[in-house]
Amino acid sequence: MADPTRRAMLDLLCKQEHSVSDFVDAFPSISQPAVSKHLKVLRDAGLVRVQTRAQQRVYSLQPEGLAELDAWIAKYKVLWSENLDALEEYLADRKQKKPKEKRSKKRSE
Amino acid sequence: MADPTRRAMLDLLCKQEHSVSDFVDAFPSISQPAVSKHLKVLRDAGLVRVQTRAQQRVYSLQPEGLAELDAWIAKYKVLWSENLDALEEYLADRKQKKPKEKRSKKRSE
DNA sequence: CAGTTATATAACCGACTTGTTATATATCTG
DNA sequence: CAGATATATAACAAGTCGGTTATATAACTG
Repeated sequence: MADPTRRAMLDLLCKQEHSVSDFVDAFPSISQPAVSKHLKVLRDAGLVRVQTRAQQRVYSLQPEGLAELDAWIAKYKVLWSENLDALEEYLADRKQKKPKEKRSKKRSE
Repeated sequence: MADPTRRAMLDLLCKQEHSVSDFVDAFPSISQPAVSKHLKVLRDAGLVRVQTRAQQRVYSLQPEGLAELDAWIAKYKVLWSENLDALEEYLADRKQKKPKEKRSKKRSE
């Protein structure tokens, strides 16, 4: 899910649903099968769903999967923020500049 | 930088500096060269620095690189949060349940 | 200096990822 | 049903990643 193409696809789907050919047009740098593969990944991840409309497959977002993703990202970013906070504090401290200063922009001040 | 071993290494460095052998001991599941490789990645990323102490190489955190990482993560998480917010709103809207409700925990409410 | 200790690097490997081209499948249409 | 259109899948190639073993390098020590 760190793939930029896939992120862009979800981006597009935020606004409205899209058929595969929409995506093929939107990403001229990659082939149709590549697009289909990305969509398959998103499908398998439960992030999108498909409706059959004539020969077209129309993709739209799938709320449940997105909630999960949301949670995952939240967890992830908390993990990182914790580390980085602790870390910068430690460093600020260590540098003996202003002990106990709680990382206030680390700029000018 | 999503690698769990590397995250754990930074974790350890949050508390105090460590020599390579410290890490080798801390990660018994991987070999010494593997540890050195991870450290090289962190070095190249500017996240840690090394001091030579006798035969040992002592690693500690590098504030500048971490600030960058911090910024990167911040950007990343904003990007995602935006997307997911817009997305869930759109979906909530689309489902015709309660138009314009601004995702209040999507629970009980 | 010879040997030991601590770490880094080289060469290689298997797994996974993202792309490709070629082909199969599904749906509509005359 | 035959053909066209839209999409999916198969088979393959190249790149990256994280690991390995073997070896080189650096610094201390007798």
